[in-house]
Amino acid sequence: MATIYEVAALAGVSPATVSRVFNGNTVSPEKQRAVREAAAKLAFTPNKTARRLRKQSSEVVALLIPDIENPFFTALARGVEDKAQESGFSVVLCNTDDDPGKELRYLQIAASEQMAGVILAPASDEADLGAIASLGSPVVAVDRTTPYPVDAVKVDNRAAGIAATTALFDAGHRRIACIAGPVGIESTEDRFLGWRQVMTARRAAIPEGYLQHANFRADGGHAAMRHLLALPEPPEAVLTTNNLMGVGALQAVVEAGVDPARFGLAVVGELPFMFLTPPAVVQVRLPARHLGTTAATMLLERIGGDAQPPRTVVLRAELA
Amino acid sequence: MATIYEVAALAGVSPATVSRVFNGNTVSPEKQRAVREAAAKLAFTPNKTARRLRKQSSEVVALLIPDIENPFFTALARGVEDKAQESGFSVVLCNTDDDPGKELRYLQIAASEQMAGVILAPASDEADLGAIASLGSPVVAVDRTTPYPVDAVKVDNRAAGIAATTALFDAGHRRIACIAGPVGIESTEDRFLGWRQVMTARRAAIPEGYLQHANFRADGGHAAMRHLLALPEPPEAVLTTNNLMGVGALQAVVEAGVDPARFGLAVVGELPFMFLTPPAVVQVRLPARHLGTTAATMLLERIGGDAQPPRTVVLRAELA
DNA sequence: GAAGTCCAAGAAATCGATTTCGTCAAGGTC
DNA sequence: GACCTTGACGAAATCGATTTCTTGGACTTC
Repeated sequence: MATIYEVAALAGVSPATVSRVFNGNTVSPEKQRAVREAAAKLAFTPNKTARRLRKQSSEVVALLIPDIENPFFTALARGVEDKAQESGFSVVLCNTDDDPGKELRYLQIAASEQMAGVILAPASDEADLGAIASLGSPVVAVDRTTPYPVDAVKVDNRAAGIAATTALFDAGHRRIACIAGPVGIESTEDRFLGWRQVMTARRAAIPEGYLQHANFRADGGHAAMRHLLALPEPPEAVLTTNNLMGVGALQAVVEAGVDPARFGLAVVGELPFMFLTPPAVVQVRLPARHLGTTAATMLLERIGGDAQPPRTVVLRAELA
Repeated sequence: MATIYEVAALAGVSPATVSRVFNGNTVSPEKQRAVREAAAKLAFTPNKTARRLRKQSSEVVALLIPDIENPFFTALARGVEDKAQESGFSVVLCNTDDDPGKELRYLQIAASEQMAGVILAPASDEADLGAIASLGSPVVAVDRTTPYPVDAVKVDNRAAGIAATTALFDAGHRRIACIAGPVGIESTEDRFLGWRQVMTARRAAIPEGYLQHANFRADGGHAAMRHLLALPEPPEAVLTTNNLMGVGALQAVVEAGVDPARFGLAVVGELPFMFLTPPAVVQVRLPARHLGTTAATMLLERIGGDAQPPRTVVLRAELA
């Protein structure tokens, strides 16, 4: 790979002039032409590492998501990527496995790699943004917020929980349980608070054990559903606060010999490939890509110098 | 963020000594202790960009995949990531959208960012590895091969196509069509060659139009299936050469009012969430994660100095 | 003619970590 | 005692691109 010194020698100018041709304007047309020709002949590509070190910045942003195999997050990543690319930025996708230790490591890497900013679906309320914040790099929290004063984009999760639970009520169900994600995750809590709000408003009983916490994955939803079905007074319907747990719950229902068409299931998020889903399943569609593009837009504004106070944008989910 | 100069000043040594403490061995125990204490007090993290520029290498590898929303590739990515992390490497995941232009751009970025190597699911036979090859950085092709002399890991795709088609035959189907991916993709071609091989060996007719090419996605499979169903002599079964096209094909079958339980479908790859799948669907399970871990292992060996001639490892798919 | 201003462009410094080179001291061998 | 080897460690160079500083020439104004 050719260096700027080789281009300069071939063009008969100094390296500073080569740099000026590509980054600034005070070069005569004659020397500009010589430089561009030399660069083309040598297929010159600036060494991005050297640029990054000198400029203390780069055209790379990090996206930290908790589970690369969850279609919600891959759709969100697509949204981020599409928007970032429009502005000449690359996205480094980091999979935290919902593990705060992994998350911290990626945040440190983002800082020591001079990344232009970070979009973060936090693994917990304890995301440590110290390293990245001390550099003044912008951060946007997506889907879940963080105590740090940073921009955020999220879904109105309580409204999603309300809409899903209301739909189960409207379908005639009264004994409605809830399978939520791990304790301490904001989007989880808001969704089951929506469930509880509807149950309370409708004066429906919430028997002991009707709120189960699981691990966000199909196997967690499966285990929780089995637990619910083993209760003295099993539910006739269930809300799961994410899509993969909904799959696991439905699986447990089928395995227990319960007719899926008569069991009520509401899922926050989309079950993949809807036509294969029993007709009675309520799905609350999350705007995953829109979350991604919105987060990227906000981050790009910060990178571009936007200095207004941190804000939170709330997007609506909708019944599918 | 503290620099090595600040650590050196606090420890009362030169920056070269600080570097030696963390990278070499010729430092007295007394000075080692002073350096480590100073580094801890200042929360020193080496500036990775500076390291990378000086060393002309990094602990980052790139993984280029053609579709981040295809579960096959996200599982492959998980395999790569798990293996790379074991050895202290980070993975940069790049989504090429099966677009050779995007692929080329990412390859150039990998070169100008001094990445340690690239694992590449090529977007076409024309992947241009010139930039990365001129740096001597190792490349491993995964799932599909490339004309460049590099290591490769793939599935025995012809055997997968043979197994899938044979299973349809054994289920009693004789009019078996094939929906393949875009022309020119090696894995696609091997799979439909497997289909054709079985059809020929079993002396089954292949009417005009029984081989459809589609775009790898559910919508492509959907359109191709509709085309097949509109033939004068529609097939009673179909092989799709990837999972998403299988979903689209099944959707078209349902929409056409054909009973999915009586229509034969074989899919190379796993349909998501099997229990929702009509029981007659044949699935040939691809070892996606194993592809990933194998590719990463080979790349790490190359990074570590392995200089033997390029090799290709072929993994087997299996009937689910 | 002298002084001031502006522009183009080369030389040198900068970014932060690593490596190379040179020096000194200690120990061993002849 | 002289010479050689080894280890520790500081000073300087290196990586490649960008930015800052300085200089010279051209032009304008007084």
